[in-house]
Amino acid sequence: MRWEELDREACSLARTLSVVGDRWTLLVLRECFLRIRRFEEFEQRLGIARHVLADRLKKLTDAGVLEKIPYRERPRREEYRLTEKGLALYPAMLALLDWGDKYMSGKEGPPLLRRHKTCGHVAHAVPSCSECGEPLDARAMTVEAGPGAPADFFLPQSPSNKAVER
Amino acid sequence: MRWEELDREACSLARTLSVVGDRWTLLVLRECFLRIRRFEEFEQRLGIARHVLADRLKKLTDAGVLEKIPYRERPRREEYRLTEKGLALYPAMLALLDWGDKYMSGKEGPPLLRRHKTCGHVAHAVPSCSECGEPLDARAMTVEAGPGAPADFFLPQSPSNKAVER
DNA sequence: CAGAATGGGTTCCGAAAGGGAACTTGTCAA
DNA sequence: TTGACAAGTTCCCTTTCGGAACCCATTCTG
Repeated sequence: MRWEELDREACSLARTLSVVGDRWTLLVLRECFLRIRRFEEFEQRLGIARHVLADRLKKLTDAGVLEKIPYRERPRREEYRLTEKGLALYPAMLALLDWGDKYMSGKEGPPLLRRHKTCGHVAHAVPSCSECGEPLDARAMTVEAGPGAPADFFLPQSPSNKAVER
Repeated sequence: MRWEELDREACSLARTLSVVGDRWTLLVLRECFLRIRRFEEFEQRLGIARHVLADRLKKLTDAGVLEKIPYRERPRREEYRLTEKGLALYPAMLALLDWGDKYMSGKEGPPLLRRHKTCGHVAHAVPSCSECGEPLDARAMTVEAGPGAPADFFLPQSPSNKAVER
């Protein structure tokens, strides 16, 4: 499989990775969630090569995750902001952060804590069912063909079908 | 920033990406969640170059996300299985999948649906607060220095601090 | 018993992507 | 007129990747 073919795979994970599956892209998006918006700021904070940054910003913009908003004319300057599609990556960010907090922090503990304003507690995210509200775990999920499944699609025949993908 | 330095950043997202931030790694893990365990199966299903696959499996094993379990002696054969640390990536997988379902499916809809056995509904994951149970969104979160924060650590001074990282 | 098959790699090559630094372009301020 | 600013673009060299071939211990097939 070549990388440009990823978005044509019948798999939502592969399609997502075709947009954000790059080494730098999620770090750029981290900065976006921190309200970093301008080329030079991204570069200084990340230490990314400028042409790589330009490439990632363009790809994210083309994908509709960021949009370029002019903040000054003459000379025209534009900044990058998360679109609704980009903001919708927040749950994925949170899940990756929580995993890092739990498994990649040394004995000192996580570098940053997130506090839920609504209840006032330091919190992490629990994925819960959009329908019944109960916490979800891998074993409680089954997969089935969706409306966009290819015609020749077969589900893997695992005894307890906990599949995550396609 | 060079890639090998990522895991030393004071940022749980960067640390997570040092393990799973690679193009192929999350696709390998997708297969793991589908109970794919053997070298040849990974290769055939993913179309990944063999030495890249060998490298990723080794890195994931070194990171404690997968473990090698012998399934036959003489000749010794081993397969790769998710550890508890690996299974804990399920919420992140779900979040990425749900995003792909919503934003990367064509008009036909998502290729696969996930059904929650417990309640019987086709569902997606909602990140909810581990403390109060309410759904979390970016605007309801603030960040603060954690126990593992570096001594020179300053929080960005954003008016409404919705930060996601560090 | 010879030869092919199996499973899990390693090696080699040319192509693509990345790191780092210098250069470009349009505008304004000193 | 020179310099600074902001956002790129270009160039060169190193690293990584895709693809194919090769390796090796064991076991199956004829």
